[in-house]
Amino acid sequence: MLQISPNSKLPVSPCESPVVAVASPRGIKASAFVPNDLISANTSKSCLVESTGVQISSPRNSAPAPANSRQSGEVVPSDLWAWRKYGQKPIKGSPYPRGYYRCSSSKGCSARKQVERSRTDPNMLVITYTSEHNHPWPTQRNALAGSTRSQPSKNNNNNNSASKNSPRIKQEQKESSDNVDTVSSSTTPVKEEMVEDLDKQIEMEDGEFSEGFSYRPALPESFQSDQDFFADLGEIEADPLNLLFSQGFSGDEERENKEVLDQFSSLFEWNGNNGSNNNNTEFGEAKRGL
DNA sequence: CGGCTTTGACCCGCGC
DNA sequence: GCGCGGGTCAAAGCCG
Repeated sequence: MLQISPNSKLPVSPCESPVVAVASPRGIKASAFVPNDLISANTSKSCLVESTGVQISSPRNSAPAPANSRQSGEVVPSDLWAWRKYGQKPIKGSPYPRGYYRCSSSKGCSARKQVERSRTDPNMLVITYTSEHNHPWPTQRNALAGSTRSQPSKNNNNNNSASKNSPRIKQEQKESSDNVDTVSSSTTPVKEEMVEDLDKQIEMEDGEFSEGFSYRPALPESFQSDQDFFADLGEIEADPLNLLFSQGFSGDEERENKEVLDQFSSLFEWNGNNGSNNNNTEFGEAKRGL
């Protein structure tokens, strides 16, 4: 299902969660569709990531809330790019509005993404990436100036509640005829096979990633090499991701999420020791969210 | 103070 | 040509 367009040149963050860093489609246009109950064989090739806790309302890096993100404080997966919302429109046929985001990591960057909630399943988010980033990964979030409206205190509360009300996200990518890569988010736990497939996919993409652009998240030195990064990702997927996905996030998901995230965090060492402000990293947000 | 979100207005493409 | 729907702009206000 998830296929990276060969013609794609630049990385577009496909997956919107910390794990997102995993595989990224580099399509001119990529979109995410996240069926809730789907995560099945059809999505096995996807970059399926379950992410909870990243607030939509969080200033940057956050996906938009279907509606009134601020008030709703919904959770959405976030990628490593910095996104700035520039518009929102109600979509005909869908009770949920579509949010329009532009990459704020770099001034001239034309990368954009649209985030909307699936009309069929409110728990699913459809993320569509358009255009390309004309700059490398923001190695440090704080490089993106700006405030972190990520309401530390206020949002922490929201994050907790968010885990209940907001959609969990898995992401998959697929290619369409017009260079649209899709990333989906969903609530369903990921199956192992998917992770395996994802590994394969990553291998396939590895070459692409190494050329020109470094599609990499703000991670510690150990991840400075694309190859190392993805190699490590494989391990990560086999471990934390499985944990994440297998946990299911139901019931006492808050605590579980924390635990899982802690493990995940330790893997990446992203929680506080990478020299950058956590508030300025997607990972940081994701972690906070969880 | 700078950057972000919100939101109404405007613009543009498409179908009839 | 007109209406509709989607995408973008830009002013206002919020937040750290």
